[in-house]
Amino acid sequence: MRRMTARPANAHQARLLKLLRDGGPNSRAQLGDQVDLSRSKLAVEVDRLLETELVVADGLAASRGGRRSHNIRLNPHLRFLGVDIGATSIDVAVTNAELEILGHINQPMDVREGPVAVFEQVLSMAAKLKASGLAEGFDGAGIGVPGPVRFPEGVPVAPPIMPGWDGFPVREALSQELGCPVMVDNDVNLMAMGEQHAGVARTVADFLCVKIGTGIGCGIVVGGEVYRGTTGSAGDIGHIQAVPDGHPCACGNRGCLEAHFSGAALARDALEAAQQNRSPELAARLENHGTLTAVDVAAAAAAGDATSLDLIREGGNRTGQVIAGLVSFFNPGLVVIGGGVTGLGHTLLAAIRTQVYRQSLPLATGNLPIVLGELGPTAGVIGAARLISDHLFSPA
Amino acid sequence: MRRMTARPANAHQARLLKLLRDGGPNSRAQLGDQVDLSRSKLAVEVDRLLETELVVADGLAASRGGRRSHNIRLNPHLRFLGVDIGATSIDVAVTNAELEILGHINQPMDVREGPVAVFEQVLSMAAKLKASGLAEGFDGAGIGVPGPVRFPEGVPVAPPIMPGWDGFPVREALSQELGCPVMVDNDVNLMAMGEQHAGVARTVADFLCVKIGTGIGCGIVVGGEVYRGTTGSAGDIGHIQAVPDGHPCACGNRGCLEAHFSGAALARDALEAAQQNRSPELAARLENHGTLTAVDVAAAAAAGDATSLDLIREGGNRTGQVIAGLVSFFNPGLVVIGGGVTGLGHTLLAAIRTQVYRQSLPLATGNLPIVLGELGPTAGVIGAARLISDHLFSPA
DNA sequence: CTACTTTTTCCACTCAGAGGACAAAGACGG
DNA sequence: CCGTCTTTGTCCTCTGAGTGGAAAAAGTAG
Repeated sequence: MRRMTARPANAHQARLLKLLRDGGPNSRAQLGDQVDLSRSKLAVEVDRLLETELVVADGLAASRGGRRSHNIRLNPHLRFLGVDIGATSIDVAVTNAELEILGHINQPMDVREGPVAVFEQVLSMAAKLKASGLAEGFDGAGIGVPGPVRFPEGVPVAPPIMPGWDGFPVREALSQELGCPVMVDNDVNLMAMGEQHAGVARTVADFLCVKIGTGIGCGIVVGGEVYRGTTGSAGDIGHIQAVPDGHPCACGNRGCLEAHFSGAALARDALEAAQQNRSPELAARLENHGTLTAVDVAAAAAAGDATSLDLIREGGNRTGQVIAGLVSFFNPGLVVIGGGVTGLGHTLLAAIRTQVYRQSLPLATGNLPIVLGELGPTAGVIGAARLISDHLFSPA
Repeated sequence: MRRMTARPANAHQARLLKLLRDGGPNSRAQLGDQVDLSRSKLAVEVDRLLETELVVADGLAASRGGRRSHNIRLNPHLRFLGVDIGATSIDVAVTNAELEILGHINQPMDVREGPVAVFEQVLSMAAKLKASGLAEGFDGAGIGVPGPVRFPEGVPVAPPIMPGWDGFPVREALSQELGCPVMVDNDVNLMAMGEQHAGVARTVADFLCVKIGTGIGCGIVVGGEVYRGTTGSAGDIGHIQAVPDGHPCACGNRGCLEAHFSGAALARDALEAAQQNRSPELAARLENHGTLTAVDVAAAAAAGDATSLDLIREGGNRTGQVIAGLVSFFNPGLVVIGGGVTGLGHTLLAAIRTQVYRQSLPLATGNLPIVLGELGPTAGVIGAARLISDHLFSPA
């Protein structure tokens, strides 16, 4: 099928496309209620969108008491590809133009194998989704990578955990391979956009989205827009000092948050506890699997293992301390906790909450929800689809 | 004289007013070069502005080789009042529409004497400026207060160091008294706006402005706009934990940055050092003045007093640690250090720089200047004038 | 004084958008 | 089944913002 290459010609059309994306099919009349344009103007713009085939007419709308209206919806053949490259796994999903996930696959892979190997994998996963009949091609793709990105160019810059990716033209290369527009961003920013689009942050303009996975990062949303900082490294909170003279960190300093609590740190501490026989539960799991990960700690904690619970609580406290500082500074309307270790669930959340509510001033915390993300592993790919759709649904 | 009550009628006029404010008198042709409007449209809008008397014709412009053009400038009779209410003193200044300070007076006063007493003082200072012939009246006033403000309403909310101000309708009250529009903001935000308008931050879109005075606060500028947070308390970094289990703080926690370094903390530590005879220099000053303030520490340090230098270095380290965290999180393009204790100058700056450059990641610090504010005590009042002018020079 | 520039004004023309009138299509009561 | 009412969609005219060219005004350079 011929891909849609059209873009909205003006801000009105862009507005309409975003309304249809976020609100699903709508009649002209319903659209008119939302955009403050005269009926004539609206009709003109809708007609032009119909001509570009970005939107299509779609049957009759429910009656509101008078003449029934015809629904307008985004072209149901539009397909976006959402790719979330994590430190240790890759998520790829296909969505329609309303950003609903039509198919989603996950594959373990170490990002340190380098961009070439990773892209091979991504392309084969995309091909698999295509083969299953979900898409005939892609109209756009969003990519998340676990490190800072120079956003306008879509190029990773000095990513600590992605050797070999520095300066690699991710956007350019994937755009070539996929034959469609591509946007690249930090995976944490995409998670924030996902939760904003379809998750807990739908109604909040200013919020933080803390992702605790192999590393720790934080998406910052200001006035509904992701804030990326001067060089694209905003939200890189993993290397804030959490413990004076604490554990050494890969970055060269000591006591970084990431060195004390993250998927990697948790695995390390669990291994130590198992070997020192402080936790029979963990020791048993080590015996079985030959290795320990954050998942084991979560399972052990769920089974009531005191050492594991302590590890989680301790980490939650550290993280909570750092978040408390950020809350004082940024005064967000919401804090979302997400990422791989959310399996640790409410033990973690409780520890974080305790620290934040204790350390930040009442004015900042008075009405501040701190919640777990509600999309889990789909937040990233939804955010990725959102990223490219925001781009494509803006005037050229 | 009749005050100007006109406001720009549309975005074009607002744009022109701001260009004239920031760039001084300009010919129509020069304005045309900057605004991307057709000559005819520009002429129409300028004529309308002339009708409202917001701008006036002002002689001939310098020749650019052809017909000489007439200059347009903001009405030279326009006057803004900038008020900066600090914890222990009040600054009041009069500016013209280009935000140049025409007169500036400072008066010690404790903000804890409450809004009524403080406003009496402010009004008498404003009257004095008027009496000296600098203004016949004010077209607008900006007010900075040392605590969080619900910005749209111009009302302090739960200000820790301003008992009695909570909920006091500052904007409303002063607007009544002065008979002109008033805007209220946190003093730190105004300092940031001042440095942005006329100081070191003129060309930077995203920066932090750390003010170390009686307390510690931080102005946050995102995309050229001050970010105030969900409840107006953004930038309240004085109560971030800097020292685990450190000094008790008035807020009820321990180890807050403000409890370890600020005008008040410095005075406390200096007094202790003097009494314990660790510093002859400080002891002598205590003898002379009967009390010690941050100014004494600065003087002693300048005279080579080792204890004072240590106090400054120690405080700078603490502050630098906190700033390092904020830099990692926010990735600003510039950090400005200002406030009362900038007398401590380069000793302080060096300590802060050391910590930030050591603790934050190279990507965030690589191109990050950390500098002292360049406006000193005028930053606040200039920012106040800027605040109200931004308001008045926007479409009604 | 002449040739050339630049600035400013004037004017005709275009185009986006508003809003009213009217036609189309269904709901609903009799 | 029919007339009335409501909602939706289309058409058409009118307005006002804005553009761009031409010419006048007012200089500079030689």
